[in-house]
Amino acid sequence: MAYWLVKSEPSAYSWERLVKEGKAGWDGVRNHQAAANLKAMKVGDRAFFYHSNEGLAVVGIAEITKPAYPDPSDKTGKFVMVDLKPVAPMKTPVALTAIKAEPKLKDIALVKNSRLSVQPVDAAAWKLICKMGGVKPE
DNA sequence: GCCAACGTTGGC
DNA sequence: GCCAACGTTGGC
Repeated sequence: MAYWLVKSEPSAYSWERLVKEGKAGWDGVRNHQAAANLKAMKVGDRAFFYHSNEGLAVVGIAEITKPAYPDPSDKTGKFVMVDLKPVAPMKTPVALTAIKAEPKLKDIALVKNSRLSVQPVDAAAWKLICKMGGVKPE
């Protein structure tokens, strides 16, 4: 299983809304690197849900329920989207400041390439962030 | 609300 | 194909 991190501005699409609706189509990605990550996702992969701009924290864990398919909102037909569902909220949201303060996490994309909206997370970072958030890595 | 970082666009 | 101008993202 692979691990990822997806970002959303809470004003655009929040974790609370994902929980309420039970699933989401992750569309609107218009960056080739992010799109390549979407294409690499498999059903069952896990993704941290990160609130950008407001909140600035990993707030929950989601699971991929449908692999990449063409994003209907993209007129060029080049970009893709996936579907995902909520798995569990973080017991304690893991703030960006806490991630930056952790030396083991200094190389993750969230810190190094903050503008990338869909990022891979390695297993070690996944476990550590789960631990920081008070949830069991699964 | 500002600004730095980055990606994209378009003129040459 | 280069590079300046512009737009967008996201932290602060």
